[in-house]
Amino acid sequence: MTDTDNNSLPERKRGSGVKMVYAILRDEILDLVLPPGSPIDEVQLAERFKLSRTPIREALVRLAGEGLIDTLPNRSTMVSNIDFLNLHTFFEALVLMYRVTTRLAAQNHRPEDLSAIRGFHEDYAAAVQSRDALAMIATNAAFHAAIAEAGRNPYFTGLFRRLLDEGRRILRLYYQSYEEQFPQRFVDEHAEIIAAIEARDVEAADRLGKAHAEQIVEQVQKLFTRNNKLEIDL
Amino acid sequence: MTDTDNNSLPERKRGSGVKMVYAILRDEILDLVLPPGSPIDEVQLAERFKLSRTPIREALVRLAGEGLIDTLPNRSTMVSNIDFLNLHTFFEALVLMYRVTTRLAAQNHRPEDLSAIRGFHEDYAAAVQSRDALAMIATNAAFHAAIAEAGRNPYFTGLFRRLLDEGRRILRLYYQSYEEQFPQRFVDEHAEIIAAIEARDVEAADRLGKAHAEQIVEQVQKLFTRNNKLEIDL
DNA sequence: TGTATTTTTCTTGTCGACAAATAAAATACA
DNA sequence: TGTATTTTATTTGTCGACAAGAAAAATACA
Repeated sequence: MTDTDNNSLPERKRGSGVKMVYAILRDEILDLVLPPGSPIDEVQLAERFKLSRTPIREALVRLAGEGLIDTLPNRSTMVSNIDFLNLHTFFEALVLMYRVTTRLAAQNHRPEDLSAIRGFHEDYAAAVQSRDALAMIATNAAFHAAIAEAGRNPYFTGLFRRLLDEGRRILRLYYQSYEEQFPQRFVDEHAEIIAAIEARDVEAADRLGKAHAEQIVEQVQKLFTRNNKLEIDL
Repeated sequence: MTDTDNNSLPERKRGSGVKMVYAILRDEILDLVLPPGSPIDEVQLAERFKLSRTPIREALVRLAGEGLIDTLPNRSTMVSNIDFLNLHTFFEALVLMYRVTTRLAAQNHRPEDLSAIRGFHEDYAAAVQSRDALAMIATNAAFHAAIAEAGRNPYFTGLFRRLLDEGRRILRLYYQSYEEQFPQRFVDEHAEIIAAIEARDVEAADRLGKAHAEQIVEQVQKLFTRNNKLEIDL
């Protein structure tokens, strides 16, 4: 965990350091390369990225702002835990944002939005075909983020992106233990959603978005209860 | 603007500097002491707070994370502008969050929440009585934030707080040019909302929250169009 | 006089070092 | 041997300084 990618170019532009550290750390957290509770050591990161502690620190402040890491004053910093006890609040917010963003996309999308959405739709279908669970997680999130962007409400897309990030962590946690997969059904639902958006059928988009979200939540909850049962059985 | 409060104690605890700078700057931005577009100079702030640039910088990174300031790479930093062209997206999100948080409060509140809510309700009524517009803005936001907390969904409360902050800026902008006031009607509506929450009447809470939000949005919009007309007339 | 190029100025981004705060280790004492 | 106290070690928070980038000013040139 100490020396994974030291082969990065020693030539870096001024100001790119923070962004790079932020992006890499963010991905490692969301992909559970850094699992919840992992200690974050500034000095270690400074050595790894060959930077001083200052830009590392700035990246950490940003991550803390998004709730991805927790900082104990004067003491350690660690990757924030997933609050399993309050998962229902996460699902609650997720379902509503699925609904709202799909509805707004039907209302406000422009032609160019649809091609972006269709692109991610195809990526997702390909991931399902090849049974690549991690690709499914990523492309599904990208698909819905694109729909949210087409809805053109930055307040909603902001919250939704955060929820999708957190979902990426939760799903990854699950899929690393069990080789489950999203069913073909989700691909079909995505196609229906696209059709509703294109037809500017606001009510249908709302309904489909809600149903789709509830499907996903239900599946995740099913997987989790099974997961917990197995853990208890050990 | 250079030497407003230099009379702060020279004794500061380690780590309190960032929080202090963050809190003060945040308030100054939301109260329009620092209007949109104001340049933010790190060196100047460092002198003002008698700190080095490092903690100032950390506070600024946080503020940027919340969208309160905009940073041009390698160049200036300034208080973020209010996007008047897309105010409707703001109102859209605000109304939905009013609804959702009020609904959830009716569902999930605990006895101790109600006393907090009632406290802010009385503060608001007092502000209306004394025709103190700025106090109305602040206490109204606090009232609804308390309701959101009672709803116990951190994702919603997070977004809602940001919206209330932005609303504080918008209203302040308005109320500094015209001595308008929130009508007594809002006090009554607040009382109705409290009653619905206490009775755990979820549907009524939802309906009242929505209606209340729309009232506020309508009033603000009315004020703005009048404002704009006057400006055009000049 | 107007435009292109160089120089200067000013602000930011990064660095290495030091001091405070806390935890861990070591010592004293019963 | 077990607890309280001191000492050491480790990590964070802050500092002052320096260099890179970009705008503004100054200069050269037509």
